[in-house]
Amino acid sequence: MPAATAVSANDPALRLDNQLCFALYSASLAMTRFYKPLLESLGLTYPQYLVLLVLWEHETLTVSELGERLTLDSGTLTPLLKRMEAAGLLQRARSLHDERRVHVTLTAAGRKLKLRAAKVPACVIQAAACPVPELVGLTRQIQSLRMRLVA
Amino acid sequence: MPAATAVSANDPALRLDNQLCFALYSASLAMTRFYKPLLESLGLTYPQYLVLLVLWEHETLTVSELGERLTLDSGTLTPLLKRMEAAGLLQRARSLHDERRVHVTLTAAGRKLKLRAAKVPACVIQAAACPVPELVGLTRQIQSLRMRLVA
DNA sequence: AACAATTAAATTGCACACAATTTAATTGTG
DNA sequence: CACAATTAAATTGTGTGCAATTTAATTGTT
Repeated sequence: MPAATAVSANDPALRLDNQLCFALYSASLAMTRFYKPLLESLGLTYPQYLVLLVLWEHETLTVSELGERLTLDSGTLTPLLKRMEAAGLLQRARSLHDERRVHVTLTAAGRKLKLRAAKVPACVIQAAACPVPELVGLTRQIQSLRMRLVA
Repeated sequence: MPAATAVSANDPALRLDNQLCFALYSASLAMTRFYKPLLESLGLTYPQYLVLLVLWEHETLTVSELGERLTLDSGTLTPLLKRMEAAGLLQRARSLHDERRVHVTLTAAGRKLKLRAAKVPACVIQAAACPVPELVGLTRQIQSLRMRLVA
């Protein structure tokens, strides 16, 4: 008989399919893969699309504010934003009041992309093959989990 | 009055907080961040931990089988497995029957890590601050969503 | 006003993810 | 058996994520 601290040969607590973390990880990768062809036609990567979702709501934000919204830091955002600036989707400019800050602002081209992106969410809903209220409920549950994890 | 195809200034369908994709993305990042300090003490990155979860169940698998299980390809796995081999956690060896295949096998050290990793899942459950049956339910829902996305 | 402490981005270096290609081995077909 | 087609890993190149550090600007304290 094994000691109380021993790990059984097939401890259910360590089985991949029982891991909430892996469910999230693999579903997030699957979601990114699902978006890829849709976003490719817009010339966007998935994180770039997320940046635009934020800017379509706010128009102008600092790098920090954007990072807070997306839970990403400047190490990730700076190069990403530079690529988006090079693509003509946004502009980066030092704040006049506080030159430590960099304001990120949508260009007309970046704003315009919203029209084409508007068709994307329906594709996801269709693929999810599930009533919208259920998707909303799942979204809220996952958001709630995330908040408890970072608390 | 805007045309039927116009996107309203604040189209709820494009709001970041309504995106299931972003809920998954940010929750998965949060989960990875939560695991990081726990896995650091085991000398593992998060994807390396996932590889071990699979190998603790199977002991030996080919790179493809591992990739199928984790939904990762050889482009991701090959360098990752090389690092784990260098760390002494596993061995990579060409199959004798089919030299295209590479068998990945747990070493004694890799097997032994399971004992220390056994404490990890309880930390997640505690952080999730939620009855286990609910966590199981959420895990199943997310798994089910992933399967519909890749169908 | 001087200057240490703090803050915001950027930079550097490492580890994924993944598309596209390459290399090498096996299989299927005539 | 020959040889095209297929398969399995590895490789190459790009784009994230993130820790740690650096640079530059601002704030707080005296």
